[in-house]
Amino acid sequence: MAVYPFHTIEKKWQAFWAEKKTFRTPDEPVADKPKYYILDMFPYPSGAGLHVGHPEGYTATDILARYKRMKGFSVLHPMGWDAFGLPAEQYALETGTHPRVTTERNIARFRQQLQSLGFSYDWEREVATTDPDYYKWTQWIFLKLYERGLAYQAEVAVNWCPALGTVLANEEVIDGKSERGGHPVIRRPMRQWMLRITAYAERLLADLDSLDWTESIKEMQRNWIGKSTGAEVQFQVSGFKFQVTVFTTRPDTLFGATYMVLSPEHALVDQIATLEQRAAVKAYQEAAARKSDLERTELQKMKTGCFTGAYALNPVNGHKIPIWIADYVLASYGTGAIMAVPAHDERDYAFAKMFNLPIVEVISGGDITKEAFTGDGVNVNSANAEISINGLPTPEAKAKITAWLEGKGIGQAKVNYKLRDWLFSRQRYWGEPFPVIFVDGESQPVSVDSLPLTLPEVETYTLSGTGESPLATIPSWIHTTDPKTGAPATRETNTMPQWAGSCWYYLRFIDPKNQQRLVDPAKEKYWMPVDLYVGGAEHAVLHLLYARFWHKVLYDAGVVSTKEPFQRLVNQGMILGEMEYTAFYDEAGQPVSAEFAGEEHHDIRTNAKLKAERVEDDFVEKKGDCFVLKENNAIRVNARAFKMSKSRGNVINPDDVVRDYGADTLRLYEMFMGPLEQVKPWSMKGVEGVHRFLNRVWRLFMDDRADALLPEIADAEPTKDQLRWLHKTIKEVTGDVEDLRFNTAISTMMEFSNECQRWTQRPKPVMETFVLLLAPFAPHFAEELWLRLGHADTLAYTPWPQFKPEYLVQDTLEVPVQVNGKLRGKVTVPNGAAQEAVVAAAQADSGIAPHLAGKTIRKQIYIPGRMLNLVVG
RNA sequence: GCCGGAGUGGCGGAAUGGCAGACGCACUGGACUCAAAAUCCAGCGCCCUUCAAAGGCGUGUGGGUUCAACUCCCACCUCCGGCACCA
Repeated sequence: MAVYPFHTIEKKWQAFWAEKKTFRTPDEPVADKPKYYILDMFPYPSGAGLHVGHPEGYTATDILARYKRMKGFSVLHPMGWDAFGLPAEQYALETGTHPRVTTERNIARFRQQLQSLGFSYDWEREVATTDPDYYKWTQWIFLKLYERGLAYQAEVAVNWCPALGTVLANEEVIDGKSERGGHPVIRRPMRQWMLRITAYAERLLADLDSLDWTESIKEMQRNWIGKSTGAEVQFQVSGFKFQVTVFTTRPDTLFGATYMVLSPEHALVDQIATLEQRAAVKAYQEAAARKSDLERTELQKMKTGCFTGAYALNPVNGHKIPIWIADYVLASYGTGAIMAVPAHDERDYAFAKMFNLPIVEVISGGDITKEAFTGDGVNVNSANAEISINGLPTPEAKAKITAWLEGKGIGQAKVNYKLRDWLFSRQRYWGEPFPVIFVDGESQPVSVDSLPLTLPEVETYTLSGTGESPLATIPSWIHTTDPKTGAPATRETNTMPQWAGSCWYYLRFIDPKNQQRLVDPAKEKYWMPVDLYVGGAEHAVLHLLYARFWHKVLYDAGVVSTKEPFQRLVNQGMILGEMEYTAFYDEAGQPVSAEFAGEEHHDIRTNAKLKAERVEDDFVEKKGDCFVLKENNAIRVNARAFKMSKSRGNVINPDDVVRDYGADTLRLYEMFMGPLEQVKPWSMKGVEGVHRFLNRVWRLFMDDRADALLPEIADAEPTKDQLRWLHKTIKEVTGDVEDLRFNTAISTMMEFSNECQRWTQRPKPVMETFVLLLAPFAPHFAEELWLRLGHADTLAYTPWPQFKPEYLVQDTLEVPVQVNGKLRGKVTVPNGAAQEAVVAAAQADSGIAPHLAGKTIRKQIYIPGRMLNLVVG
């Protein structure tokens, strides 16, 4: 089936590029050239090798990188490895193989696979986060954080996963289970390193506005940071000298606060609990501590709590209100305590109903006998001897009461963020060691000169079992001395999380071999920021937020010159497996229509177990909105494409595609599937389609029997029509590439080739220009044709074709004619014809005239050259 | 529940408010062939009628704005992604 020899061609050009260092970006910036830094999210080199999802983003960036080079830009397009991480360590545990060995093997495989796809990376800039020359600077950045008071230790309740033997970040816990492996996670206090990302919350939020990212990603980050504006209010505890401070976004509802709730972990609980209540309080606290996050979520609907026996005084009306503890109040947000306004907060409402607490309306506009009214409204029941906010709309009531509280010294305006400090240590071996030692239990940084602090060799990767890292089992690692005093010291046994290395790799690519500095300032100034960053949406929040945080710290430390690292961000959509049709059968083997099949494959009517079976598309047809079995079209089947997974057996291996169709076909197909950012199903038939396209293009040039250029490729003068086609193609492909609309760029080139096929003379200049347009998409293929057309050198730096509008001008135009908004025909008129002439032509047209017969033209709308609409009546 | 995105042929998808369905796949017919594959040519939203021409209906649903709506506005439905007791 193969016509053009893609195997030979692809190998040959990959070798050529490597040998000639075609894509080497000079170490020193080229001052007079505009720069373009185009970056892929570097992969974790897993043992499974490359997956068809990887080349999607990589092809997109490669096309743009090649295009920009032809446009005269100095392009930085590097690749590296996010190589620390759990799987290699897990594998070490099982087999005793050093994670470094596994990692190196996996990297070699990934590199070879990426190279087989013809990506134009500058491989001399390759970095791996596991390389001591690299993590030296990760540790250096940690010391910067430490110096600035942004790294600290805390005894925190962490997500402890017994199965993985490690602590996980909140973000790595999904529904109370570990994101990796789905093991249960419980809460347990432990000494941990924390990074004070919260100190940067406001800047991380505000600077989003300056970024050219999709609104949805920015919104996700905004939600994650979760800024809310309100007030802190102090409540005097009745019979004690101290107050409890709460945070509220609705200080205007203060008159409606009928009780208070502290989180079970709140520091004052033990002091205020009365004797009678003490045992109950203690029991509740213990129960809450035992609850995993999963249990907390499951019980979300059911509010629980316990009265402390203590009372507080509502500062605006002096009412004595009970103080409760309940786990619906989180210790880690705000002050860990709330004033409860059941009339105007759904959670407080549910709690008040549950425990029979008073509900007092202070905002009119709802019906509090039925449900909480949480919207804005007008205050009622909200006055004391000194102040009244009655009759005020919500925003004004908030301002007035906050000012009053401030004046009395019992409250002030306050901003809070959902964002928490970043839990930055893992109890693992395969990560960056912390460059700190402990002398008399006090942490102190190691000197910068002593970096990198390298990982020691270990006998066993078995976890310590105490929750500490395997490093804790190596006495030679733990015991050291303070270089300043010679006093005995111990080392940190935790390591950094995988996020650390990926927080700053884009900087190292700029100056990957620099031994003196993280990055040379002049080079940094030239290349930063990253102009385009492409990767999966799964990193929408965490990686991007962490990297932005480190970048801002480095900005404050004078290491980088930009406030933000990634100017433009695009997320490629996931590639799903092929579309699958699934039919359901009961125990007796009788087909059951898909609408009766519930989740877990049970009949939702009888709860009987069903068997799901895949059906070939030939046995399925469409009926209305659904697909049904052809043999019995009362039986619906499910039609869906699923995420690729080993267990489902629908994984496509890029190596196989490269073997059967070539890298250029794979690249072209991945781009042709649909818009880059969209989720889309794989189709092997689609791969064949683009492969056919390449074969057709090959035959536009080559006589494949003679292995020579066709005689049709001539040094002839192009016709007007040929130039029009060419320049239309240049215009559209250029615009599409600029906007990353690769799918439509490819269809435009397909249209050109379809047209071209009809030409008996294919003027060489026209055909050469077309090869250049195709080059970023199918680089090996284009290089080979370029060579066959008589060019000695690579086309990688040949100027991108220029579109000339004058070639698009046509002598005659076909203008669609509508009558009352309905298309009735088309008329052909000279280009630039006056409206009257077009109308006259329409009236004369045999197809259109009947629709005008006997009617008066009341209105004419003519969009020159595009449309004529005649309104008649 | 809240936030974001998307609903267009059998399928993937295309259309600065101006010819809906480009391009590709699948399918149908034809050419080439002893035959098949490959390739080339033609057709291909639905409905009615038909030798044909012509016509009607069509972009999730219902309204609206406009000479003209896949595109703009309002309401709703479905699917996907994220967040989820954050006071």
